[in-house]
Amino acid sequence: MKQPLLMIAGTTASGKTALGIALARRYDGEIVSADSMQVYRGMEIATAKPTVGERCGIPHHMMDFLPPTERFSLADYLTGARRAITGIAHRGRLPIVVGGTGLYISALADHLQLPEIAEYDPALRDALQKRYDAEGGEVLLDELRAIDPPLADRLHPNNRTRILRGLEIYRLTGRTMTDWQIESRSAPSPYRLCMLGLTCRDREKLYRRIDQRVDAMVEQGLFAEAEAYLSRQDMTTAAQAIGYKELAGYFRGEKSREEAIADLKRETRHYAKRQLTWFRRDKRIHWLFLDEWESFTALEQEAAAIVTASGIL
RNA sequence: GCCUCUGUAGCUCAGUCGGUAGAGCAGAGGACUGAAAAUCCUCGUGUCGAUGGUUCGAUUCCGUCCGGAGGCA
Repeated sequence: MKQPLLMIAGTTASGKTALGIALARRYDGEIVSADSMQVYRGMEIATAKPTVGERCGIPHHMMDFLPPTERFSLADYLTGARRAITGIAHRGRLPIVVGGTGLYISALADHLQLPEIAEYDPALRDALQKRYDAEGGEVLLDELRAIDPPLADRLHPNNRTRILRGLEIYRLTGRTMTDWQIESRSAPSPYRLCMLGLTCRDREKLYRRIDQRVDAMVEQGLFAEAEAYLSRQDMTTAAQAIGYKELAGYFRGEKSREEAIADLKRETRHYAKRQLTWFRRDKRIHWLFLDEWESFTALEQEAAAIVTASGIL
């Protein structure tokens, strides 16, 4: 018997969080965040984490549990999110996955199986990075081509991250990325899925919402939060968060406050665009355009209608 | 008022010793399996300020006008 699973994907600043909470109240659900940065404790403003008040008593999982000094990866996410989903189902409630990290959403929806032995090895990665920088992408890509031609054919020599991961996974496991990718899709999905997607039909409107949200973050004290995090040298995955690195130049005296805010807005818009590219190719997603509804209530009712029609409940 | 510089893609600017032009940014599209808020790829026609002149041909040279910046008075 498959488990019902509702997923809400979409671009940043599109109201995923609010819709998730509304649907959780309607269907007696709990939220499972799918966001690579909301997992970190203390990063509140930049990640637009809902406050305790905004959560309306709905339990939120995969959020706010990890110190920013810890690395976090897709594998960690899948382990934690699946455990949370199972727990929610045992309680007889509806798990609602809400988030903008496309890779996490897809991996859950497709029920990917990852090899347990392919853990991150700092020494190996460091060595590969040094070689890439010294010998160049073409050399390393040729090396990858010798062991995993289908992967190499899809990669550009400039794509250091992916080339190195391809080499790394072979060294760690003795099998190629292509092999693992085939195997990752071997398990049948345990879910009855309904996927919703949230964005604006009009790109300009989405960008305006992003600008407004960044302004609101600044009012809430984003600069102070950023300054506290930028001063520490011990962050790994968390250091990638949009909202801190864009302001670094301001604290170093290299740009004005206004320039830093403008940079942050621009980076957030770029991020939204990448999210759209990711989610648009998933044809399972039922899109909701928030600029086509006169009120949040109307949008939420339409979302509920889609959930009902999907028959997962 | 005079002198100098300047006006080229949404923005910042290259450039054409005369044969209708190209970078960065912005923007658009795409890829994506253990860093994914990361990483990477593709896409550049615009009255070359306006108008006369020279020329086979002017965005390029010359004149005038209009806009902008600076200097001298």
